[in-house]
Amino acid sequence: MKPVSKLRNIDYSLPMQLLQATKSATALFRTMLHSHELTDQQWRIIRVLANQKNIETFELSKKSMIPPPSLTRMLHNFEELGFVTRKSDPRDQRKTLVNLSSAGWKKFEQVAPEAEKVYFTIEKKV
Amino acid sequence: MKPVSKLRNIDYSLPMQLLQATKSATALFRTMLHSHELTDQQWRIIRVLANQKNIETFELSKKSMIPPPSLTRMLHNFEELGFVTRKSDPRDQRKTLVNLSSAGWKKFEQVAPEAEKVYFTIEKKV
DNA sequence: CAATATTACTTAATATGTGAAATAAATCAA
DNA sequence: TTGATTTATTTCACATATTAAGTAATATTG
Repeated sequence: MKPVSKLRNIDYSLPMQLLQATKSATALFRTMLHSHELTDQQWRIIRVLANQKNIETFELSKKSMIPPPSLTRMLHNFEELGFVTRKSDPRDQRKTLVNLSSAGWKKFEQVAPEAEKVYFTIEKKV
Repeated sequence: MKPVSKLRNIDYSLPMQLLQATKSATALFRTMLHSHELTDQQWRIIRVLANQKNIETFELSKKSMIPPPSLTRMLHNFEELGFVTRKSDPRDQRKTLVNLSSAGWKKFEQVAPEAEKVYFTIEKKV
C-alpha cells in the first residue's frame, strides 16, 4: 500500500463549511426572490442602491460583492429593464454614478417587506 | 418625502457576511492552487476522489458541492487531462463510478501538503 | 408482461465569477 | 506642457452556477 498524504476530511474544511452555510442561508431568499423575477445578485444591487444615492460603480461593486465585470453586465441589463439610471460624474468623468429609477424603487418597495419576513424566519430558527 | 421600507443594512445581512467569509477563506487557497494549475472546484473534486473509491456521480456532486451539470463538464475535462477514470456501475447501468487515475493521485500528493500549510496558516490567525 | 413512474445523469440556455487586457480620464514628473 | 503613471470602468475569454428539459436504465403498478 503506497503512502498517501493525510488531509483533513473535506467535510471539515473551512471553505466547504462556509459554502454550505451560504447555500443554506441563501436558499430561503432565493425562492422568494424568484417569485419577483429577481436573482440573488440583482437583489443585492437593488438593496445597495436603495441605501445610497449617486453611488460609484466601484463602491457598488464592493458593497454588493459583485465583481466589476459582472456588475457592468448586470447594470447594462438593469438599464434596459428600466430599474436603474447611470450618469458620469461631472467632477471625474471616469466615474459612473448609479441610481434607482422609479421602477427600481417600486421593485424595492415590493420585495423589501418579504425579505424582512425571511430574515425573521431565519432568526427564529437560530 | 415618500415612505421607504426599512430593511437592515446590507452589511449585516447573513448571506452577505457568509459570502465575505467564504471569499476570505478561499482566497488563501486559490493562489496556491493556481500555481498547480487547479481551480478551487477542481481541487474539491480531487479531494473527494482521494477519500473514496468508486464514488457515484451524485454523491461526488454532494460531497464536492459542485452541481451535477457543472460536474458533468468538469469530469469530461478531467478525463481528457487524464486525472480521472469513469466506468458505469455493473449493478446499475444508470450510475457512473468515478476514480482518480495515477496522474490524479500524483496531483493530489503534490498539492495536499501545501493545502495543509494553508490550513495551518489560517488556524494560527483564528 | 406492458405501461407508467422514478432515478441518474446529460444537454442546453442563460447568468454570474474570474483573471487578464483594453480604454479613457485624471494625475504626476520632468 | 508633454509623456509616463495611475485610476475607474469596460471588454474579452473562459470557468462555473442555475434552471429546465431530455435520455436511458431501472423500478413499480396493474
